[in-house]
Amino acid sequence: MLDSRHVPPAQIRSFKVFEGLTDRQARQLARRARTECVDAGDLLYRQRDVAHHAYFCISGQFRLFRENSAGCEKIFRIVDAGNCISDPVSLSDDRRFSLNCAALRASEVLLIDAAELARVFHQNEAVRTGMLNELSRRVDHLIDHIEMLSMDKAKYRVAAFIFSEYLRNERRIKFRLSLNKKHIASYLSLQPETLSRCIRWFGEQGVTDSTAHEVHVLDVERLETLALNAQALP
Amino acid sequence: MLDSRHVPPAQIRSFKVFEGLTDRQARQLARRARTECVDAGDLLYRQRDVAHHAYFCISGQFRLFRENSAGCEKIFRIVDAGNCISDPVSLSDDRRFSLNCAALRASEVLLIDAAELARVFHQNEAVRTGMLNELSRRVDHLIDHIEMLSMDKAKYRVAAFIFSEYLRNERRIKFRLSLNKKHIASYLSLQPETLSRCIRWFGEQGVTDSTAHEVHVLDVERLETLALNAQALP
DNA sequence: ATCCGCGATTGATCCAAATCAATAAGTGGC
DNA sequence: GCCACTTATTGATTTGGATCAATCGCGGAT
Repeated sequence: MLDSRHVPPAQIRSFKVFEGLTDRQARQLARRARTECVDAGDLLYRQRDVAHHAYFCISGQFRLFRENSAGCEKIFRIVDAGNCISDPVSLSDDRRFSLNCAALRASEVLLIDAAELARVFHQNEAVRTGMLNELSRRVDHLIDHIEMLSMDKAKYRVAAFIFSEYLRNERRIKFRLSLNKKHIASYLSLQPETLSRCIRWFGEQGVTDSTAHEVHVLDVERLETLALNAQALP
Repeated sequence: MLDSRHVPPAQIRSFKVFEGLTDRQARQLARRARTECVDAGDLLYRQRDVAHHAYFCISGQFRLFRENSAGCEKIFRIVDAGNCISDPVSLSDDRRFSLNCAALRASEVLLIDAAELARVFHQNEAVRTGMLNELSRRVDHLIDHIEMLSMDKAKYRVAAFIFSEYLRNERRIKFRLSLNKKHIASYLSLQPETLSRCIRWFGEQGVTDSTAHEVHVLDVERLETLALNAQALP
């Protein structure tokens, strides 16, 4: 954590949940907020730490994860610039983080004081609606993740991931993966070897053509069919 | 859906989120609320239905689930008496359910009008705190579920489930399972055969002694070790 | 440039859970 | 009470992914 700066209210407003803040409220939050720069790999907070702040991603990318008893990690969520990082949109002052958070690359974060946030939550209707919606979206996303893990076939999971990346890139058929393969594997709860083999299989099948970090989708329809798990294996 | 009755405000207050309601607010909610009785197996609502109401379980038990493209279901959550059922603690009027909901046995539900609930959410600090906490708990639970699914070994999952049932029963070493095995298997994303074999294995190992629906925990410590996945297989 | 170390790929093998199949034990309806 | 149907158990077999092992390739450090 180097380089902690003072925060202009406008920066706080740049996050969707805070759009509806009054000038006064934005200034109030800003007074006890700060930004921090972190290097790739830095740990932002740990599971079970008391959540004194809510964290927002100004730039860069983070992974939220847990480690199992064997010491290997499972990624639950990836957060990109412009989004809220911290899991408990914390109100009560003893809430703790459910996940570990680490930077995937050099990043900048905004820290909002938890008690201030709670105050604003009660003061501002737009903010509390926004926070509840954010949490609801979080729930939906987790449900989708569980559904993904419950469909056994690795190829389906990988197809679903590549398809979602394809959508994130406005349906351009050529794009870079937002993560390295090791982390994709963790997110999909697969071993890197299995991921590698699936991607090769897509190549052999003419579904995609992948180089190191570039993916070229050759057969969008087939990819989507596989992603939707419509019994479409060979 | 038979037998729709009028709701006394006290019944609404019996749910934790609504404890803090003023008399006036409770009456206001009650005016547009109703209760309904459903039979075992009845579908309460479907995934993607618009959520006009929030549902609360007065008595009985529900399962929240999705069906995959092959038509077989995955249970995400079980709801017992006294708890909120519906997934989106819905504020915006076009929110939809993320999961299907069906009664596991004859049950009674309380329906709260979504628009009224949104109004109360903004009016009453205790209610909105309660709703946010409920949602946070929901998120934590889903994260735990994902962690459970990510630990590969079936025996660990089953041990974790039995151990959690043991805790639910105030650490009594003899208790009835709250679900039949088919549903437990679905909840754990396992095949019933696999669940059956795991339970038999626990028996052979002297960890538990199980009859049809009764479980008798013989070695609490070993069960807990397995549940925590501490590399404790044979 | 060279070395080091990690990420990625590929191959060979193993193993746990899914699947297929059959039977047994409940459960509810008439 | 008996039949039909669902749930549960057990066995045999298959299979997909994990694991083990080796190599390659690339980026960063020196």
